Amino acid sequence: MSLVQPRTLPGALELLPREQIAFQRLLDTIRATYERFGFLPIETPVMELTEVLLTKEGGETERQVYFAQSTGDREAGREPELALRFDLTVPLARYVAQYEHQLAFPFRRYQIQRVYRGERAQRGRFREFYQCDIDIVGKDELPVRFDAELPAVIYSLFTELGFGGFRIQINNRKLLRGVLAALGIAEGEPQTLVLREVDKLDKRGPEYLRDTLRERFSLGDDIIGRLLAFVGTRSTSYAHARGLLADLERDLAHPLLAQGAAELREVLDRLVDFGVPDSHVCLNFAIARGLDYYTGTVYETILTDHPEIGSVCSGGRYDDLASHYTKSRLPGVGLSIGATRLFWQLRELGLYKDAESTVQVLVALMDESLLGPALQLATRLRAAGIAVEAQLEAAKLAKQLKYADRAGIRFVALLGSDELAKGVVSVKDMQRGTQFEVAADELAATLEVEIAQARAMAGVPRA
RNA sequence: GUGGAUGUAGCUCAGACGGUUAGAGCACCGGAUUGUGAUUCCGGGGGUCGCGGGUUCGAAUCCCGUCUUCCACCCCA
Repeated sequence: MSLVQPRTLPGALELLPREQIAFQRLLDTIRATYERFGFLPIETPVMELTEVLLTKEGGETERQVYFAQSTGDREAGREPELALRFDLTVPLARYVAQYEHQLAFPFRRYQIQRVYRGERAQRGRFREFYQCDIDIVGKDELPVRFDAELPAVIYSLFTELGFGGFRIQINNRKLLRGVLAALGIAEGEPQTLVLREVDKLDKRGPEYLRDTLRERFSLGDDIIGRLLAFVGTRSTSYAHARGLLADLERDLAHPLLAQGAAELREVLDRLVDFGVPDSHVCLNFAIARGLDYYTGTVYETILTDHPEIGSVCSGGRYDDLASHYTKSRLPGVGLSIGATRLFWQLRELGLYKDAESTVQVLVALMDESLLGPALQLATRLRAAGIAVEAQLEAAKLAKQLKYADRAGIRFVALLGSDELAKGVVSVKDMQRGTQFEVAADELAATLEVEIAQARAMAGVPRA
Protein backbone atom coordinates (compact mmCIF):
# COMPACT_ATOMS: atom_id res chain seq x y z
CA MET A 1 0.00 0.00 0.00
CA SER A 2 1.47 3.31 -1.01
CA LEU A 3 1.33 6.13 1.45
CA VAL A 4 -0.14 9.47 0.51
CA GLN A 5 2.26 12.25 1.26
CA PRO A 6 0.76 14.37 4.04
CA ARG A 7 0.77 17.99 2.96
CA THR A 8 -1.38 21.08 2.83
CA LEU A 9 -2.31 22.89 -0.31
CA PRO A 10 0.27 25.49 -1.29
CA GLY A 11 -0.64 28.87 0.12
CA ALA A 12 -2.11 27.57 3.37
CA LEU A 13 -0.45 28.47 6.64
CA GLU A 14 -0.52 25.77 9.28
CA LEU A 15 1.25 26.21 12.58
CA LEU A 16 2.65 24.14 15.40
CA PRO A 17 0.98 24.70 18.77
CA ARG A 18 3.48 27.21 20.14
CA GLU A 19 3.38 29.19 16.91
CA GLN A 20 -0.39 28.99 16.92
CA ILE A 21 -0.44 30.44 20.41
CA ALA A 22 1.72 33.34 19.23
CA PHE A 23 -0.61 33.91 16.28
CA GLN A 24 -3.64 33.74 18.55
CA ARG A 25 -2.07 36.43 20.75
CA LEU A 26 -1.80 38.65 17.69
CA LEU A 27 -5.46 38.12 16.86
CA ASP A 28 -6.40 38.66 20.52
CA THR A 29 -4.63 42.00 20.57
CA ILE A 30 -6.32 43.08 17.35
CA ARG A 31 -9.71 42.00 18.64
CA ALA A 32 -9.26 43.73 21.98
CA THR A 33 -8.21 46.96 20.28
CA TYR A 34 -11.15 46.90 17.89
CA GLU A 35 -13.53 46.37 20.79
CA ARG A 36 -11.92 49.16 22.77
CA PHE A 37 -12.80 51.51 19.93
CA GLY A 38 -16.41 50.43 20.00
CA PHE A 39 -16.58 48.02 17.08
CA LEU A 40 -19.01 45.11 17.22
CA PRO A 41 -18.22 41.55 16.16
CA ILE A 42 -19.90 39.73 13.32
CA GLU A 43 -19.12 36.58 11.37
CA THR A 44 -20.38 35.59 7.95
CA PRO A 45 -20.26 32.22 6.19
CA VAL A 46 -17.13 31.14 4.37
CA MET A 47 -19.32 30.44 1.36
CA GLU A 48 -21.74 32.84 -0.24
CA LEU A 49 -24.17 32.28 -3.04
CA THR A 50 -22.38 32.94 -6.30
CA GLU A 51 -24.90 35.52 -7.41
CA VAL A 52 -24.38 37.44 -4.18
CA LEU A 53 -20.61 37.29 -4.19
CA LEU A 54 -19.96 38.01 -7.83
CA THR A 55 -21.87 41.18 -8.32
CA LYS A 56 -19.25 42.45 -10.68
CA GLU A 57 -19.00 40.45 -13.84
CA GLY A 58 -15.73 38.87 -14.87
CA GLY A 59 -12.49 40.61 -14.25
CA GLU A 60 -9.65 39.95 -11.88
CA THR A 61 -11.72 39.02 -8.83
CA GLU A 62 -13.67 36.29 -10.55
CA ARG A 63 -10.48 34.71 -11.76
CA GLN A 64 -9.35 34.46 -8.12
CA VAL A 65 -12.57 33.07 -6.70
CA TYR A 66 -12.95 29.45 -5.63
CA PHE A 67 -16.28 27.94 -6.48
CA ALA A 68 -17.96 25.26 -4.39
CA GLN A 69 -20.51 22.79 -5.53
CA SER A 70 -22.38 19.77 -4.24
CA THR A 71 -21.53 16.47 -5.85
CA GLY A 72 -25.04 16.18 -7.23
CA ASP A 73 -24.87 19.55 -8.93
CA ARG A 74 -21.47 18.79 -10.33
CA GLU A 75 -22.55 15.49 -11.78
CA ALA A 76 -25.58 17.17 -13.29
CA GLY A 77 -23.21 19.64 -14.95
CA ARG A 78 -24.76 22.68 -13.30
CA GLU A 79 -22.87 25.90 -12.70
CA PRO A 80 -21.57 26.23 -9.12
CA GLU A 81 -24.04 28.10 -6.97
CA LEU A 82 -21.57 28.69 -4.13
CA ALA A 83 -18.28 30.52 -3.93
CA LEU A 84 -15.73 31.14 -1.17
CA ARG A 85 -15.43 34.74 -0.06
CA PHE A 86 -12.29 36.50 -1.27
CA ASP A 87 -12.58 39.39 1.18
CA LEU A 88 -14.80 40.50 4.06
CA THR A 89 -16.07 43.71 2.49
CA VAL A 90 -18.45 42.14 -0.01
CA PRO A 91 -20.02 39.91 2.67
CA LEU A 92 -20.32 43.00 4.88
CA ALA A 93 -22.20 44.80 2.13
CA ARG A 94 -24.62 41.91 1.84
CA TYR A 95 -24.94 41.71 5.61
CA VAL A 96 -25.71 45.38 6.04
CA ALA A 97 -28.21 45.39 3.20
CA GLN A 98 -29.88 42.28 4.59
CA TYR A 99 -30.18 43.46 8.22
CA GLU A 100 -30.42 47.16 7.51
CA HIS A 101 -33.54 47.60 9.61
CA GLN A 102 -32.18 45.78 12.63
CA LEU A 103 -28.81 47.49 12.76
CA ALA A 104 -27.96 50.76 14.50
CA PHE A 105 -26.20 53.28 12.27
CA PRO A 106 -23.50 54.29 11.93
CA PHE A 107 -22.80 50.58 12.07
CA ARG A 108 -19.35 49.79 13.42
CA ARG A 109 -18.36 46.21 12.91
CA TYR A 110 -15.21 44.18 13.17
CA GLN A 111 -14.73 40.81 11.58
CA ILE A 112 -11.75 38.48 11.94
CA GLN A 113 -12.08 35.54 9.59
CA ARG A 114 -10.36 33.68 6.83
CA VAL A 115 -10.76 34.52 3.16
CA TYR A 116 -9.76 32.61 0.03
CA ARG A 117 -8.01 33.65 -3.13
CA GLY A 118 -6.96 31.51 -6.03
CA GLU A 119 -3.52 32.95 -6.49
CA ARG A 120 -0.37 31.42 -7.71
CA ALA A 121 1.51 30.66 -4.52
CA GLN A 122 4.42 32.93 -3.71
CA ARG A 123 6.39 33.90 -0.64
CA GLY A 124 4.06 35.61 1.77
CA ARG A 125 1.08 35.21 -0.54
CA PHE A 126 -1.59 32.94 0.74
CA ARG A 127 -4.63 31.29 -0.75
CA GLU A 128 -6.25 31.04 2.66
CA PHE A 129 -5.58 33.87 5.09
CA TYR A 130 -7.01 35.92 7.92
CA GLN A 131 -8.33 39.37 7.37
CA CYS A 132 -9.08 41.55 10.35
CA ASP A 133 -11.50 44.19 9.16
CA ILE A 134 -13.14 47.18 10.73
CA ASP A 135 -15.68 49.27 8.89
CA ILE A 136 -18.03 52.06 9.80
CA VAL A 137 -21.09 52.15 7.60
CA GLY A 138 -23.42 55.14 7.62
CA LYS A 139 -26.97 55.51 6.46
CA ASP A 140 -27.21 58.13 3.68
CA GLU A 141 -24.29 60.09 5.12
CA LEU A 142 -21.07 59.41 6.92
CA PRO A 143 -19.11 62.57 7.74
CA VAL A 144 -15.45 62.71 6.78
CA ARG A 145 -14.40 62.88 10.42
CA PHE A 146 -15.01 59.12 10.61
CA ASP A 147 -12.11 58.73 8.20
CA ALA A 148 -9.83 59.90 11.00
CA GLU A 149 -11.00 57.31 13.46
CA LEU A 150 -9.57 54.31 11.64
CA PRO A 151 -5.99 55.62 11.71
CA ALA A 152 -6.52 56.23 15.42
CA VAL A 153 -7.34 52.53 15.84
CA ILE A 154 -4.29 51.56 13.83
CA TYR A 155 -2.06 53.89 15.81
CA SER A 156 -3.24 52.36 19.05
CA LEU A 157 -2.95 48.82 17.77
CA PHE A 158 0.53 48.95 16.26
CA THR A 159 1.82 50.85 19.26
CA GLU A 160 0.62 48.02 21.45
CA LEU A 161 1.91 45.28 19.15
CA GLY A 162 5.39 46.76 19.43
CA PHE A 163 6.87 45.86 16.05
CA GLY A 164 8.83 49.10 16.13
CA GLY A 165 8.12 52.21 14.10
CA PHE A 166 5.23 52.45 11.69
CA ARG A 167 3.75 55.05 9.41
CA ILE A 168 0.13 55.45 8.43
CA GLN A 169 0.13 56.83 4.91
CA ILE A 170 -2.93 58.71 3.79
CA ASN A 171 -4.17 59.98 0.47
CA ASN A 172 -7.45 60.91 -1.15
CA ARG A 173 -8.80 59.57 -4.42
CA LYS A 174 -10.72 62.75 -5.20
CA LEU A 175 -7.56 64.75 -4.81
CA LEU A 176 -5.71 62.34 -7.09
CA ARG A 177 -8.35 62.44 -9.76
CA GLY A 178 -8.57 66.23 -9.52
CA VAL A 179 -4.83 66.56 -10.04
CA LEU A 180 -4.85 64.16 -12.99
CA ALA A 181 -7.77 66.00 -14.56
CA ALA A 182 -6.05 69.33 -14.04
CA LEU A 183 -3.01 67.89 -15.82
CA GLY A 184 -5.22 66.94 -18.74
CA ILE A 185 -5.52 63.21 -18.16
CA ALA A 186 -9.09 62.25 -19.00
CA GLU A 187 -11.43 60.87 -16.36
CA GLY A 188 -12.36 57.21 -16.37
CA GLU A 189 -10.14 54.63 -17.98
CA PRO A 190 -7.06 56.79 -18.67
CA GLN A 191 -6.93 58.02 -15.07
CA THR A 192 -7.49 54.51 -13.73
CA LEU A 193 -4.60 53.14 -15.75
CA VAL A 194 -2.27 55.97 -14.77
CA LEU A 195 -3.18 55.57 -11.11
CA ARG A 196 -2.45 51.88 -11.28
CA GLU A 197 1.11 52.73 -12.29
CA VAL A 198 1.39 55.58 -9.79
CA ASP A 199 0.51 53.13 -7.02
CA LYS A 200 3.72 51.23 -7.81
CA LEU A 201 5.94 54.26 -7.26
CA ASP A 202 7.26 53.26 -3.85
CA LYS A 203 8.00 49.77 -5.09
CA ARG A 204 9.52 50.44 -8.49
CA GLY A 205 10.93 53.91 -8.13
CA PRO A 206 10.46 57.15 -10.05
CA GLU A 207 12.54 56.14 -13.07
CA TYR A 208 10.36 53.14 -13.76
CA LEU A 209 7.24 55.27 -13.42
CA ARG A 210 8.66 57.97 -15.70
CA ASP A 211 9.48 55.42 -18.40
CA THR A 212 6.13 53.73 -18.14
CA LEU A 213 4.21 56.96 -18.34
CA ARG A 214 6.22 58.03 -21.36
CA GLU A 215 5.99 54.74 -23.23
CA ARG A 216 2.60 53.36 -22.30
CA PHE A 217 0.67 56.59 -22.00
CA SER A 218 2.64 58.84 -24.32
CA LEU A 219 2.41 61.77 -21.95
CA GLY A 220 4.50 64.84 -22.56
CA ASP A 221 7.64 65.39 -20.51
CA ASP A 222 6.18 68.48 -18.89
CA ILE A 223 3.08 66.62 -17.69
CA ILE A 224 5.16 63.67 -16.54
CA GLY A 225 7.47 65.96 -14.64
CA ARG A 226 4.64 67.67 -12.82
CA LEU A 227 2.90 64.37 -12.12
CA LEU A 228 6.08 62.82 -10.74
CA ALA A 229 6.73 65.85 -8.57
CA PHE A 230 3.20 65.57 -7.20
CA VAL A 231 3.05 61.85 -6.50
CA GLY A 232 6.55 61.88 -5.06
CA THR A 233 5.45 64.27 -2.33
CA ARG A 234 5.40 63.09 1.31
CA SER A 235 4.50 65.12 4.33
CA THR A 236 6.65 65.12 7.43
CA SER A 237 4.22 66.69 9.89
CA TYR A 238 0.64 67.90 10.10
CA ALA A 239 1.75 71.49 9.49
CA HIS A 240 3.79 70.40 6.49
CA ALA A 241 0.84 68.40 5.18
CA ARG A 242 -1.45 71.43 5.34
CA GLY A 243 1.19 73.46 3.57
CA LEU A 244 1.43 70.87 0.78
CA LEU A 245 -2.31 70.96 0.26
CA ALA A 246 -2.29 74.74 0.09
CA ASP A 247 0.55 74.70 -2.44
CA LEU A 248 -1.26 72.17 -4.54
CA GLU A 249 -4.43 74.21 -4.67
CA ARG A 250 -2.46 77.29 -5.63
CA ASP A 251 -0.72 75.51 -8.50
CA LEU A 252 -3.63 73.55 -9.92
CA ALA A 253 -7.34 74.23 -10.00
CA HIS A 254 -10.04 71.60 -10.19
CA PRO A 255 -13.25 71.06 -8.19
CA LEU A 256 -12.34 67.48 -7.27
CA LEU A 257 -8.92 68.54 -6.16
CA ALA A 258 -10.41 71.18 -3.91
CA GLN A 259 -12.88 68.69 -2.45
CA GLY A 260 -10.19 66.09 -1.84
CA ALA A 261 -7.94 68.65 -0.20
CA ALA A 262 -10.78 69.79 2.06
CA GLU A 263 -11.44 66.18 3.09
CA LEU A 264 -7.79 65.59 3.87
CA ARG A 265 -7.63 68.78 5.94
CA GLU A 266 -10.61 67.57 7.94
CA VAL A 267 -8.96 64.20 8.50
CA LEU A 268 -5.72 65.87 9.60
CA ASP A 269 -7.58 68.10 12.07
CA ARG A 270 -9.44 65.20 13.62
CA LEU A 271 -6.30 63.05 13.82
CA VAL A 272 -4.91 65.63 16.19
CA ASP A 273 -8.02 65.30 18.37
CA PHE A 274 -7.82 61.53 18.25
CA GLY A 275 -4.34 61.85 19.70
CA VAL A 276 -2.45 60.42 16.75
CA PRO A 277 1.00 62.07 16.67
CA ASP A 278 2.20 63.26 13.27
CA SER A 279 5.38 61.24 13.68
CA HIS A 280 3.27 58.27 12.63
CA VAL A 281 1.21 59.85 9.85
CA CYS A 282 2.15 61.06 6.42
CA LEU A 283 0.42 62.20 3.28
CA ASN A 284 1.66 60.04 0.44
CA PHE A 285 0.20 61.12 -2.89
CA ALA A 286 1.27 57.92 -4.58
CA ILE A 287 -1.15 55.77 -2.59
CA ALA A 288 -4.02 54.94 -4.93
CA ARG A 289 -5.27 51.53 -3.71
CA GLY A 290 -7.66 49.06 -5.27
CA LEU A 291 -9.18 51.03 -8.04
CA ASP A 292 -12.70 49.72 -7.89
CA TYR A 293 -14.63 50.96 -4.91
CA TYR A 294 -12.58 53.49 -3.01
CA THR A 295 -13.77 57.03 -3.58
CA GLY A 296 -12.14 59.28 -0.99
CA THR A 297 -9.62 58.78 1.78
CA VAL A 298 -7.27 55.83 1.31
CA TYR A 299 -4.80 54.38 3.80
CA GLU A 300 -1.81 52.15 3.75
CA THR A 301 0.42 51.42 6.75
CA ILE A 302 4.04 50.33 6.66
CA LEU A 303 6.44 49.25 9.37
CA THR A 304 9.32 51.69 9.12
CA ASP A 305 11.76 49.26 10.74
CA HIS A 306 10.81 46.61 8.20
CA PRO A 307 9.83 48.41 5.00
CA GLU A 308 10.45 45.31 2.91
CA ILE A 309 7.24 43.83 4.27
CA GLY A 310 5.25 46.46 2.43
CA SER A 311 1.77 47.42 3.43
CA VAL A 312 0.53 45.68 6.56
CA CYS A 313 -2.86 47.28 6.68
CA SER A 314 -4.91 49.19 4.18
CA GLY A 315 -8.32 50.55 3.44
CA GLY A 316 -10.32 53.58 2.59
CA ARG A 317 -13.61 55.33 2.02
CA TYR A 318 -16.33 54.12 -0.31
CA ASP A 319 -19.40 56.06 -1.32
CA ASP A 320 -21.95 53.38 -1.65
CA LEU A 321 -21.13 50.01 -0.15
CA ALA A 322 -24.20 47.95 -0.91
CA SER A 323 -25.53 49.39 -4.15
CA HIS A 324 -25.83 45.90 -5.59
CA TYR A 325 -28.13 44.76 -2.81
CA THR A 326 -30.24 47.72 -1.78
CA LYS A 327 -31.43 51.09 -2.96
CA SER A 328 -30.42 52.60 0.37
CA ARG A 329 -27.29 54.65 0.20
CA LEU A 330 -24.72 53.21 2.60
CA PRO A 331 -21.40 55.04 2.52
CA GLY A 332 -18.59 53.73 4.66
CA VAL A 333 -14.98 53.69 5.55
CA GLY A 334 -13.01 50.62 6.45
CA LEU A 335 -9.68 48.96 6.73
CA SER A 336 -8.17 45.53 6.82
CA ILE A 337 -5.13 43.87 8.34
CA GLY A 338 -3.82 40.74 6.67
CA ALA A 339 -2.95 38.93 9.86
CA THR A 340 -1.64 35.75 8.24
CA ARG A 341 0.83 37.58 6.06
CA LEU A 342 1.82 39.96 8.85
CA PHE A 343 2.50 37.08 11.21
CA TRP A 344 4.30 35.04 8.58
CA GLN A 345 6.59 37.86 7.56
CA LEU A 346 7.44 38.89 11.09
CA ARG A 347 8.22 35.28 11.85
CA GLU A 348 10.47 35.07 8.78
CA LEU A 349 12.33 38.09 10.10
CA GLY A 350 12.76 36.28 13.39
CA LEU A 351 10.62 38.78 15.26
CA TYR A 352 8.11 36.20 16.35
CA LYS A 353 9.39 33.56 18.68
CA ASP A 354 7.33 30.61 19.72
CA ALA A 355 5.01 31.63 22.50
CA GLU A 356 4.99 30.11 25.94
CA SER A 357 2.51 27.31 26.25
CA THR A 358 -1.05 27.98 27.29
CA VAL A 359 -0.29 25.39 29.94
CA GLN A 360 0.90 27.37 32.94
CA VAL A 361 1.95 24.55 35.24
CA LEU A 362 3.04 21.00 34.65
CA VAL A 363 2.53 18.67 37.59
CA ALA A 364 5.24 16.06 37.36
CA LEU A 365 4.68 12.46 38.39
CA MET A 366 7.71 11.42 40.42
CA ASP A 367 6.62 7.90 41.10
CA GLU A 368 3.74 5.64 40.12
CA SER A 369 2.59 5.51 43.77
CA LEU A 370 2.15 9.29 43.84
CA LEU A 371 -0.40 9.44 41.03
CA GLY A 372 -3.27 10.12 43.44
CA PRO A 373 -1.66 13.06 45.25
CA ALA A 374 -0.39 14.50 41.94
CA LEU A 375 -3.81 14.46 40.31
CA GLN A 376 -5.41 15.93 43.42
CA LEU A 377 -2.85 18.71 43.35
CA ALA A 378 -3.63 19.40 39.68
CA THR A 379 -7.33 19.53 40.46
CA ARG A 380 -6.81 22.07 43.23
CA LEU A 381 -4.75 24.28 40.93
CA ARG A 382 -7.37 24.11 38.20
CA ALA A 383 -10.06 25.07 40.69
CA ALA A 384 -7.97 28.19 41.33
CA GLY A 385 -8.15 29.02 37.63
CA ILE A 386 -4.67 27.87 36.63
CA ALA A 387 -4.14 25.97 33.37
CA VAL A 388 -2.56 22.69 34.44
CA GLU A 389 -1.28 19.62 32.70
CA ALA A 390 -0.63 16.60 34.88
CA GLN A 391 1.81 13.90 33.86
CA LEU A 392 -0.07 10.63 33.90
CA GLU A 393 2.90 8.36 33.44
CA ALA A 394 5.88 8.18 35.74
CA ALA A 395 9.10 8.75 33.83
CA LYS A 396 12.56 9.92 34.69
CA LEU A 397 12.38 13.43 36.04
CA ALA A 398 14.86 14.55 33.41
CA LYS A 399 12.46 13.41 30.74
CA GLN A 400 9.55 15.24 32.31
CA LEU A 401 11.54 18.44 32.60
CA LYS A 402 12.65 18.10 29.02
CA TYR A 403 9.04 17.73 28.03
CA ALA A 404 8.12 20.92 29.88
CA ASP A 405 11.03 22.74 28.27
CA ARG A 406 10.02 21.73 24.76
CA ALA A 407 6.38 22.38 25.31
CA GLY A 408 7.18 25.85 26.61
CA ILE A 409 5.63 25.28 30.01
CA ARG A 410 7.21 27.68 32.46
CA PHE A 411 6.47 26.13 35.85
CA VAL A 412 6.80 22.53 36.95
CA ALA A 413 5.28 21.40 40.26
CA LEU A 414 7.25 18.59 41.88
CA LEU A 415 5.48 16.47 44.44
CA GLY A 416 7.73 13.61 45.49
CA SER A 417 7.79 11.57 48.64
CA ASP A 418 10.05 14.13 50.38
CA GLU A 419 7.62 16.95 49.61
CA LEU A 420 4.61 14.89 50.56
CA ALA A 421 6.12 14.10 53.94
CA LYS A 422 6.84 17.77 54.57
CA GLY A 423 3.50 18.98 53.24
CA VAL A 424 5.16 21.12 50.59
CA VAL A 425 5.50 21.25 46.83
CA SER A 426 8.68 22.15 44.94
CA VAL A 427 8.19 24.54 42.06
CA LYS A 428 10.74 24.78 39.28
CA ASP A 429 10.79 27.87 37.09
CA MET A 430 12.07 26.51 33.78
CA GLN A 431 12.87 29.91 32.37
CA ARG A 432 14.95 31.20 35.22
CA GLY A 433 16.23 27.81 36.24
CA THR A 434 15.31 28.46 39.86
CA GLN A 435 13.43 26.26 42.29
CA PHE A 436 11.66 26.83 45.58
CA GLU A 437 9.48 25.03 48.05
CA VAL A 438 6.08 26.25 49.13
CA ALA A 439 3.47 24.86 51.52
CA ALA A 440 0.97 22.79 49.54
CA ASP A 441 -1.92 24.93 50.75
CA GLU A 442 -0.29 28.09 49.46
CA LEU A 443 0.75 26.72 46.10
CA ALA A 444 -2.15 28.08 44.05
CA ALA A 445 -1.84 31.58 45.48
CA THR A 446 1.94 31.57 45.03
CA LEU A 447 1.70 30.38 41.44
CA GLU A 448 -0.87 33.02 40.62
CA VAL A 449 1.57 35.68 41.75
CA GLU A 450 4.42 34.08 39.81
CA ILE A 451 2.33 33.78 36.66
CA ALA A 452 1.15 37.38 36.88
CA GLN A 453 4.75 38.52 37.32
CA ALA A 454 5.97 36.44 34.42
CA ARG A 455 3.22 37.84 32.23
CA ALA A 456 4.01 41.40 33.22
CA MET A 457 7.71 40.86 32.48
CA ALA A 458 6.92 39.45 29.05
CA GLY A 459 4.56 42.29 28.26
CA VAL A 460 1.79 39.92 27.30
CA PRO A 461 -1.49 41.78 27.04
CA ARG A 462 -4.37 40.64 29.16
CA ALA A 463 -6.67 38.35 27.21
C1' G B 1 -3.53 32.84 -16.25
C1' U B 2 1.82 34.22 -18.79
C1' G B 3 7.24 33.91 -18.56
C1' G B 4 11.93 32.26 -16.03
C1' A B 5 14.63 29.16 -12.48
C1' U B 6 14.84 24.99 -9.00
C1' G B 7 14.54 19.81 -7.08
C1' U B 8 20.31 15.24 -2.87
C1' A B 9 18.19 12.96 4.86
C1' G B 10 12.91 16.63 8.82
C1' C B 11 15.98 21.56 7.72
C1' U B 12 20.49 24.11 5.33
C1' C B 13 23.65 22.31 1.92
C1' A B 14 28.42 19.33 -0.12
C1' G B 15 29.02 15.62 -3.72
C1' A B 16 34.89 18.63 -10.28
C1' C B 17 35.79 15.60 -15.69
C1' G B 18 29.58 10.02 -15.43
C1' G B 19 33.08 5.05 -11.95
C1' U B 20 32.92 0.85 -6.23
C1' U B 21 28.56 0.54 0.30
C1' A B 22 25.88 9.03 -1.24
C1' G B 23 28.34 12.89 2.96
C1' A B 24 28.38 17.21 6.70
C1' G B 25 26.07 20.55 10.15
C1' C B 26 21.59 21.22 12.64
C1' A B 27 17.24 18.52 14.25
C1' C B 28 15.46 13.71 16.15
C1' C B 29 16.10 9.13 19.43
C1' G B 30 19.12 6.58 23.25
C1' G B 31 23.09 6.51 26.99
C1' A B 32 26.78 9.14 30.67
C1' U B 33 24.48 4.82 38.67
C1' U B 34 20.40 7.66 43.14
C1' G B 35 14.71 13.20 42.09
C1' U B 36 16.41 18.15 37.76
C1' G B 37 15.48 20.44 31.24
C1' A B 38 17.81 23.94 27.65
C1' U B 39 24.89 23.70 27.84
C1' U B 40 28.93 19.07 27.38
C1' C B 41 30.49 13.91 25.99
C1' C B 42 29.36 9.12 23.54
C1' G B 43 26.26 6.24 20.45
C1' G B 44 22.01 5.48 17.01
C1' G B 45 18.01 5.69 13.36
C1' G B 46 16.86 8.10 8.85
C1' G B 47 17.85 9.16 1.73
C1' U B 48 13.74 4.53 -4.41
C1' C B 49 19.48 11.46 -5.04
C1' G B 50 11.25 14.79 -7.23
C1' C B 51 8.95 11.17 -10.83
C1' G B 52 9.07 8.55 -15.76
C1' G B 53 11.88 7.38 -19.92
C1' G B 54 16.55 7.49 -22.75
C1' U B 55 22.20 7.42 -23.66
C1' U B 56 26.14 4.22 -21.32
C1' C B 57 29.69 -1.56 -19.28
C1' G B 58 28.18 2.00 -15.42
C1' A B 59 23.93 8.01 -14.09
C1' A B 60 22.74 11.93 -8.10
C1' U B 61 26.05 13.54 -12.25
C1' C B 62 24.44 13.72 -19.59
C1' C B 63 19.52 14.11 -22.76
C1' C B 64 13.96 14.34 -23.13
C1' G B 65 9.36 14.58 -20.75
C1' U B 66 6.55 15.39 -16.35
C1' C B 67 5.45 17.15 -11.56
C1' U B 68 6.88 20.34 -7.53
C1' U B 69 8.59 24.50 -5.36
C1' C B 70 10.57 29.34 -5.97
C1' C B 71 10.97 34.21 -8.64
C1' A B 72 8.81 37.95 -11.93
C1' C B 73 4.15 39.74 -14.32
C1' C B 74 -1.14 40.24 -13.11
C1' C B 75 -3.61 41.29 -8.58
C1' C B 76 -3.51 42.10 -3.62
C1' A B 77 -3.65 41.28 2.86
